[in-house]
Amino acid sequence: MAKVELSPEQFQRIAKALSDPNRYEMLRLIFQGPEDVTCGCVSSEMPITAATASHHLKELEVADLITVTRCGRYKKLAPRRDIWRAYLGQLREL
Amino acid sequence: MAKVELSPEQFQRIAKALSDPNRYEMLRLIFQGPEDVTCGCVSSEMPITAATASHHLKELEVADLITVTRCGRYKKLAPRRDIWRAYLGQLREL
DNA sequence: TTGTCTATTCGATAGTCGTCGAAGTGTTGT
DNA sequence: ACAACACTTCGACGACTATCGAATAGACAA
Repeated sequence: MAKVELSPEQFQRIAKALSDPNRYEMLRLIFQGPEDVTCGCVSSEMPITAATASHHLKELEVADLITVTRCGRYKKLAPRRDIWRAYLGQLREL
Repeated sequence: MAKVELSPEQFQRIAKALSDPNRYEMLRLIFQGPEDVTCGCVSSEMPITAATASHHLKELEVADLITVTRCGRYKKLAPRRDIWRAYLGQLREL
């Protein structure tokens, strides 16, 4: 596993992504849930519409905190644990 | 050293406080700088006015990330390392 | 008291963000 | 082809936020 270095921009995007409670909860579901979590699966656990959920998942994706892969009509969401580790590592330095 | 437990509200406030680049940089200065950092000392290192700096320092204070104590006409800023550790610990669980 | 210095508060403004309903895209099954 | 399903995009709206200049508050020194 190669070591991941976060650019200042990416670090900033991650911090921003975590600043919304709904987004953080979604991330938690993806990190702690089973392997094949889908958009609808996450969205159904939250008090928001599918449109809003889609918007938040996009933010998590551009922050590189999750990966999204098509799978038939579903989309599977997977955590990027390497990025998460890198983020924690950088936070620990302050 | 007693273990610190963060309420969901406080956890959320911290995440929000970290989501602004200027605020994060200020926090870095306070955590890494010398003992007796003042408001003006922090503010002078940033491309913002004193009014804006004051606003951000307030946010860091209500998030419990720093403590502010009067000291003559200055105010001294000190890092809350216990809170910071608790925040990191909570993040590590996801 | 009168300045001077540090920091905060006020009022305003421009920009960002979370949220939704409705319409659109892409996929699967009939 | 058609309908059902999963998800995204669009346009809009209200709320929040970062920022500033100006005015204020508080402490010290002369």
